[in-house]
Amino acid sequence: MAELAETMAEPSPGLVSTAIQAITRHIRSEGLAPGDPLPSEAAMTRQLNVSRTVVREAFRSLSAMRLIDMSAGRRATVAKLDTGAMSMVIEHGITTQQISVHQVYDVRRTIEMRTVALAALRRTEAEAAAIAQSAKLMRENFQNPEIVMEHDIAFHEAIAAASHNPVFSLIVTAFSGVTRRTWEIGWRTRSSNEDQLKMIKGHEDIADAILRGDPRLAVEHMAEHFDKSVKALLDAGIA
Amino acid sequence: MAELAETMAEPSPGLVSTAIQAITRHIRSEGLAPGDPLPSEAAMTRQLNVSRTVVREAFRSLSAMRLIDMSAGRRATVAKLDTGAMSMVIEHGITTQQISVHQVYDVRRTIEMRTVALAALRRTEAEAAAIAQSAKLMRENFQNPEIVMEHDIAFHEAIAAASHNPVFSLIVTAFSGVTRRTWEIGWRTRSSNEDQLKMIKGHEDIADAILRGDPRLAVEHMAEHFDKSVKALLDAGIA
DNA sequence: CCCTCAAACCTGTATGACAGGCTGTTATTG
DNA sequence: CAATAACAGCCTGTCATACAGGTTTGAGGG
Repeated sequence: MAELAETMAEPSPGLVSTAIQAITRHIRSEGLAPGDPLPSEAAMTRQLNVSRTVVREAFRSLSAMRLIDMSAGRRATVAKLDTGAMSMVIEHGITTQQISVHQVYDVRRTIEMRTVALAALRRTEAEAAAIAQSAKLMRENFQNPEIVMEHDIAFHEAIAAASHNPVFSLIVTAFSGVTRRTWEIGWRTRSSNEDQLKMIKGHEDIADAILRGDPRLAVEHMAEHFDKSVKALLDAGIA
Repeated sequence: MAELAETMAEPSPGLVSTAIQAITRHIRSEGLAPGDPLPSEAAMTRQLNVSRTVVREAFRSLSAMRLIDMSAGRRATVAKLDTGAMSMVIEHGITTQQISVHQVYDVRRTIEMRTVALAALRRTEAEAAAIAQSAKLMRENFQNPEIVMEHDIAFHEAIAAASHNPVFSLIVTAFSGVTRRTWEIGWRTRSSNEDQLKMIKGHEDIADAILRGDPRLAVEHMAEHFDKSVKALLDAGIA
């Protein structure tokens, strides 16, 4: 068996890629669920007939993508869905200037127009309350930009969660890092307190529409919110 | 300096995470672009004052996320934007049943309603031709499901590319793996050749609307296409 | 039956070694 | 002098070994 895998290996990819595939295949073929343990490194080493170095690099790679969880002394376990890898990819695209903040905002707008509608239709009472709470905390701390930002991010992530589609949550959360980098600019561009409070009012309107279960109104407010945000960024010279 | 980094390290995260951060920080602080070389493992080893084992696992992790490219003999280089990591995350979510195919399709629909509109507005002549070509190849090979599928995937990716927003391309491409897994089911569900050809006609209509630069019509056809595809999957019992 | 604790297992990191790929430089040859 | 071939040096890929420290488990004692 070991030899079979060895002879079947493609020319270039290297042993580590093979090991990664073996592990993911194991997860699938065994039907593992989040929290379930994977084979130990030693077991994998024997099974694949490669050194522990190779196996470790494979495990570590999957851990970096947050497909598995590793911690000292314990065996690796299958991980819950996590946005870690996606965030890294987006961040990488931004820092290497392969994608622009503006492009990210266009995607966010597209997605959040949908999440907000779904949230209005599917939200539980608790979710509606959490969304409204984030908006409320934005207002209460409006003189402290950093805190407002964190509640803003929580607000959008809460809406995505209320859409009851984890894929939306995944993507929205992956963009939060970009928001953290650009938020201050957008905030300062709203020069007056009045503008800033108006922006917070926009969030409250969205929360309200979701609470009332009115998707059309929610989408309308969300669109307005994004249009203003993008305009603020453009005014500040962010491409 | 080395000691400074050592004393500043957080308690648990481990040296590898620190090394990963150091590398990404290096990319950012040096303003590296895709193709630019990174420091050698030996250099990183000295700079961070850790073993080569740790540095290698860090490099390998970034390589797994496709943030850098590695190959024997050469130093690692900054990678072009790639969908590898995202695909893995989505696949992982599906195989561990944390997300459903239906949920992925809802996200795809949301995104592609936008990409198709942008494509109609922004496509170059070459892009419009490529999109139409994929549709044409679907028809020409309609008796061979696998080939039709590949052209179907290429069709949707071409539209995303024509949106001129790489983030959309990234996401759409990340979903292609899911499509490969479910496509056959949707195809077989369209029991008659007539249904299958109708579905291909839908693609041609989309391509046509894009060629004519009519976003409204393009969106309309895309919506119809997705609604039918989702219905086919539902009929087949895919949650 | 419960508590304690040590042995067994597991991961995290370090070190040294060697094979093989890549590159630039040098020496050879026409 | 120019083209080319050989080489040396650097780099990554893989392996073997060792040890520190965390986790689990079960045996033994109370």
